[in-house]
Amino acid sequence: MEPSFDQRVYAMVARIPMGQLATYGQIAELIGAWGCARQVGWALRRLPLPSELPWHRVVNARGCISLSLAREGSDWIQADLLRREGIAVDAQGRVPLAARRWRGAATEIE
DNA sequence: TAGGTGACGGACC
DNA sequence: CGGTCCGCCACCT
Repeated sequence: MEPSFDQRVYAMVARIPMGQLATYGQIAELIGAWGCARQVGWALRRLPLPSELPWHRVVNARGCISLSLAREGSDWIQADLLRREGIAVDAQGRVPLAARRWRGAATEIE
């Protein structure tokens, strides 16, 4: 059985270490779907909450939480979960991406 | 079927 | 720093 796109996204997001951050585009690239960052966003949108998955560690390439009314509060929840991991989130949803970027994936993948 | 939309990204100004 | 534009691709009218 070939894992679905969503399953591959979830499997990769599950590998993000506590206290570290990844971007949508980074996840897409790691599962062999370069340029499909939007699809990663769709996959996370389909994720039922609450979830065991560390989905909150995924932010956009601009280094901030994607704030959207359509998320009905899940963006606010994301900020809360990140702060609980010791990651600073300012009023505009910005996070220290460069300093906490997840960089171990390339060596973990085969 | 066609066109608008979005939890994106990069180039540009 | 912030704002705009365009390419991208799956979803939803």
